[in-house]
Amino acid sequence: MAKDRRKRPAKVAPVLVEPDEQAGHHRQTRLARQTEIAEDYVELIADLIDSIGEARSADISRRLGVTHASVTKMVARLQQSGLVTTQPYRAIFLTEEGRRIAEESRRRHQIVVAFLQAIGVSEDVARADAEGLEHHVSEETLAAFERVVTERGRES
Amino acid sequence: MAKDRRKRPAKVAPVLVEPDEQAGHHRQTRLARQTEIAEDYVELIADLIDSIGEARSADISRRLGVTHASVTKMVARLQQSGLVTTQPYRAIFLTEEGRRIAEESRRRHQIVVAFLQAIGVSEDVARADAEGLEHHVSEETLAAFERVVTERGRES
DNA sequence: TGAAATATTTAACCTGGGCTAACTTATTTG
DNA sequence: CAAATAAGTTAGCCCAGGTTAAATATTTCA
Repeated sequence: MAKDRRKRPAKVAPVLVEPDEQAGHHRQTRLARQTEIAEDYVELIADLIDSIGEARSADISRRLGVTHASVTKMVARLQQSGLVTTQPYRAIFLTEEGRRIAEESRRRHQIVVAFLQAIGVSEDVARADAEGLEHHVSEETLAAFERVVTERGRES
Repeated sequence: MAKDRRKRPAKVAPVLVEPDEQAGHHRQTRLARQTEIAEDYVELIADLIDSIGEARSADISRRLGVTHASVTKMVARLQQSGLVTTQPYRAIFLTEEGRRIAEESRRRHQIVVAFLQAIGVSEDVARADAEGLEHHVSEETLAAFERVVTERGRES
């Protein structure tokens, strides 16, 4: 396949924004990536506590699809950050702060799932996508999602 | 096989799905997280080539807000994976595969931005959020986004 | 009660994606 | 055309989040 020696226009227009703006967006995205894993754990811990009464690392590892060892390590980090408390071989509890973050995540998660379903995405895919999307949605966008949900809810 | 010992109802409905299903979703999300950085680079490289004629690492580092050194390392990895080609101290080119991935990312990106704006999100926030969202949107969801864009476009 | 089954932790390792500091190559310009 | 400046690379470091394998603790129940 010979290379074109000349640039041809893209099929789809490339949208180059200002460098600083773009850098800002990426920094923001990188930041989100840093916290999203912790949020996933915390959210799940809250769900486990609220539905089966306690969060054991075996359940976490089963539900996240990672090994026990990974859970132990992550839980230690969460404890470092003051989001959970736990003692060796015992269940895991949320601190105030952890609970706060869990509720916040849950809220986002639910809005995203409801929203996706409102625009016609199937339940299973909605749940799968929400897992990835929820950490990257700003408050403004979340508000727009909510608007759509109530609109569509009303008209049906 | 020990049954779940359910204890008490939740304050806020925690939505616990089947463990396997949840694990699957998380695995999927982790997979997406693994590729998204590479996609960001590749997409930007394509944008630079298509708009200013070439992709130099200085531009990349400026626009992603990371250091030169990080760019060099990442570009080396991209070359390993067969997405770009480059020689020391020269510009960076996309391989066929790299170009394919870039176009694909661009497509998603644009749909997401258009979609967010269609539901009333401001331009700047739409662009910022798209950066994070685009990597976690399934084809099904993307199709739903497109539907919303055309609907809203028509009715205005 | 104590041995088997289950749950948890520890240790050693790997990879990705950042960083800084020091160095080399290319480009610009007085 | 040499020196200054800009661009790119290399080396060594860090941290997060995974992995396996082996050690240790807790529970269960015959």
